[in-house]
Amino acid sequence: MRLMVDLARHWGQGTVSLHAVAEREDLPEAYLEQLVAALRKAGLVNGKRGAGGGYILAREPRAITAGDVVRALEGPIEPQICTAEGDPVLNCVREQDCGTRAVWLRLQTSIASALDGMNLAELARPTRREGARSG
Amino acid sequence: MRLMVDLARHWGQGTVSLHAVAEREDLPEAYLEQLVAALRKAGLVNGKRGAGGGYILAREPRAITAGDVVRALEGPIEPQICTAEGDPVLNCVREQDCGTRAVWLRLQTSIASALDGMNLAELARPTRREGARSG
DNA sequence: GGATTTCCGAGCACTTCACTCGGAATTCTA
DNA sequence: TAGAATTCCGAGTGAAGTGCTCGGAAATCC
Repeated sequence: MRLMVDLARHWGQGTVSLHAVAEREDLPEAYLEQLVAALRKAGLVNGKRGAGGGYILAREPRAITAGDVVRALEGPIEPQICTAEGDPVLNCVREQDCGTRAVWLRLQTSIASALDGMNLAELARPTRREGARSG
Repeated sequence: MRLMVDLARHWGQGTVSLHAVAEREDLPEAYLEQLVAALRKAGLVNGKRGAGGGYILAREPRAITAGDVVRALEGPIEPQICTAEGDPVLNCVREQDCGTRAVWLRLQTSIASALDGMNLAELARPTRREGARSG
């Protein structure tokens, strides 16, 4: 997440090397390398090799949501196996008598809409410590 | 969760043994034993020993939320360390420049209100497969 | 006294998470 | 064309969490 926000902050300035991000965000470069691979496979960033190379967001910041990032790194949002995102087929056998499932379904919706409602452009703006708006 | 909903369904019928719950919900009894210990320590259920004993909800079903259960079993709701629930002191050092924190704060609020908005009385009602209401 | 049931602590296989390491391929620059 | 910078790739590791088992002690009822 910090990586993506950092890239968003440098949107329009060409590619950014992981080395630079690692320094600014105080994160291990080798680890970022691994994370960015997943982001690249998900089509959220493009990499350019060689000296002066680096990474750049594949779309403009406001067209990438926190949900995109989370899904790229951690897979579909499903608090329980019986609520596979967008795949009602995998759903649990006990449906009929299991009030519990309603919990995970509502939770899933809630998480997804919270994450999908924040884009990188918003997050990249220099924070004036307000943090969360209610929701 | 299934355990608590099961107890809610038997509210008003005295104590319920884990053996019975395990059979109905098809869950290992020895495992439930361990979970219920945490629920008891959190004051959500009371246990009664001996033959004919069992567990009973400590409060009426509608006064126990899914959030209560989750917190009892998994601790405070905090998607990241920098957003310790109800303890702003533990918050991350980078606050000022880290747009990322807003993500976890909003997510936390969203999760908490989704879970706190469902009580056991609602969940215990026999489901007519509607599952989640939007939210 | 014996059956039932809660209570308690320890342990275990599996997975995930954050992270490291070594090295190959590509690209720019001197 | 050499060498530095950088992405790309696969494998491995330590700590923690999750779902679960096991053995046994204490309480309570008949």
